[in-house]
Amino acid sequence: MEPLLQRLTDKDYNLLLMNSRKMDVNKGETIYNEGDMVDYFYFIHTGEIRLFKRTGPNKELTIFTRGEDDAFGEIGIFSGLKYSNIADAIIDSELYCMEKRTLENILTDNGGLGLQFTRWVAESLEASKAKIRDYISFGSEGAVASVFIRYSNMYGVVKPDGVCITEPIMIQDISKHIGISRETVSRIVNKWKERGIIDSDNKYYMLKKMDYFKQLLVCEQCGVENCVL
Amino acid sequence: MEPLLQRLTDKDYNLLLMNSRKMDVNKGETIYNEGDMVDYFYFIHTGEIRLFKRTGPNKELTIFTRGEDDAFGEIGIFSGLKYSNIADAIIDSELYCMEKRTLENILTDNGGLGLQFTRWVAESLEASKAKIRDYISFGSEGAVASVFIRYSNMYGVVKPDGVCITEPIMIQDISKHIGISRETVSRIVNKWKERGIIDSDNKYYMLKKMDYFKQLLVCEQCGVENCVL
DNA sequence: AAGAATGCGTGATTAATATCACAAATTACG
DNA sequence: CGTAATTTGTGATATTAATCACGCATTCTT
Repeated sequence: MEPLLQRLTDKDYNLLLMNSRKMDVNKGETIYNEGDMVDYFYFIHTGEIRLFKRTGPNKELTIFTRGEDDAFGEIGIFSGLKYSNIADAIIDSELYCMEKRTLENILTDNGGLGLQFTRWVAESLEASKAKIRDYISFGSEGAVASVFIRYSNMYGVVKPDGVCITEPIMIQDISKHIGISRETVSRIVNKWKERGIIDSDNKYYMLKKMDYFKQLLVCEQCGVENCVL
Repeated sequence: MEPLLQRLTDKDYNLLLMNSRKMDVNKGETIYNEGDMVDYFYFIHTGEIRLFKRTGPNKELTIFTRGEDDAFGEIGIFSGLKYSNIADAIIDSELYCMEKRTLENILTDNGGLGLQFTRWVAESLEASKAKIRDYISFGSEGAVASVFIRYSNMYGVVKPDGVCITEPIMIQDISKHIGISRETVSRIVNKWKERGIIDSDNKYYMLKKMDYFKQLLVCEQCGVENCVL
């Protein structure tokens, strides 16, 4: 999925940034909380933001992470009065924030730009619906496989012996995406390593048998084009 | 969640319908299949459409159902080249379909209308993300509870002794939303009946202890405003 | 470079769900 | 209406996954 800002013409890009306020956040800082009133939409100039929900003490569910040239806050700005996720900076980030009213005015005056926003949100919706399918329908092995496939679609580089994921992945991260215990994820991943389905240099994984994953998740029947986290 | 067409001014409403083609479909008919090329966006004048995915032989996952004055096809029109769900008419329905190109032109020329589309999609996205939370984080009892809460938000009428759901619900339908076996859903629902948490006159359910559900799903901490199926 | 903090692996045990196999209940329809 | 088709309930059993309890490995910090 293409980051929002990369979809825009220079003119639209500048229009948005000119009407926003620069804002620096440090690693670990919270930009907004679940239940907060919606004031702003955020563009990410540099950095990485994690959107998640708390589902219990010490239990979180990752909704998505967004990076450079992307944006967040659409679940909120466009869908109600309160944010329904928590937004935390994973690394030091430089954001531009735009007031809700301002964004609405800009989009009302500029249908072409608005259409890009709609597409961007609709692609997230497609990905979200496909995640439900994967996480729910094929047991925990399927859920973990789904996360790997999605990582590979986002950060994968095809090499002679498989697809290499260029971002580090922690077992815990995976479990926060799919709501499965860390231990179970660990066991599944290690079983795959033994069987030569994946390989890893510490946190960097290589998927050696994509077919195994695709069969597990019945991918041939699936028409999803935005298969990302 | 308000149906798309009810959000529009008369002018916009007419603009859309004037540029669409009327189309009747019978109960059980398929409007499009997963993997089909995207040609049209559909408005529902009357009827009810179910969007779903096949996840195996005799195994389906319901994505959502949409009814009168609503629309479908946004996952497709706005998100790629192919539909990634199957659309079936649950009852005889009268639709209006609009070519992809036409819709894009209308939205480009009419930012205010486009903003309504973005909101409509973003609300679905919020609901979808919240579903993942509910279905994944609180076991199968939580998943079933989530479906009941969502039904009650869509079709619930508050009565002195609880919330009455005005649409018939089959155990099987529930299991197709959450990917849990029919038998398990049946056992959970019957346990609740014994304990007086819900009551049913056949397929018509009354939720007598909403608090039980809300506690199960940690609803107080949840800022979701579009908690629907 | 040492100690603290965080993340991971793994066995044993318990708990939750799926599956299978029917019987009973309900609904559809000719 | 009465029969067929669909939907549901339920016990028994098999699987799957969570939990608990640690020790080991890795990474941060100073």
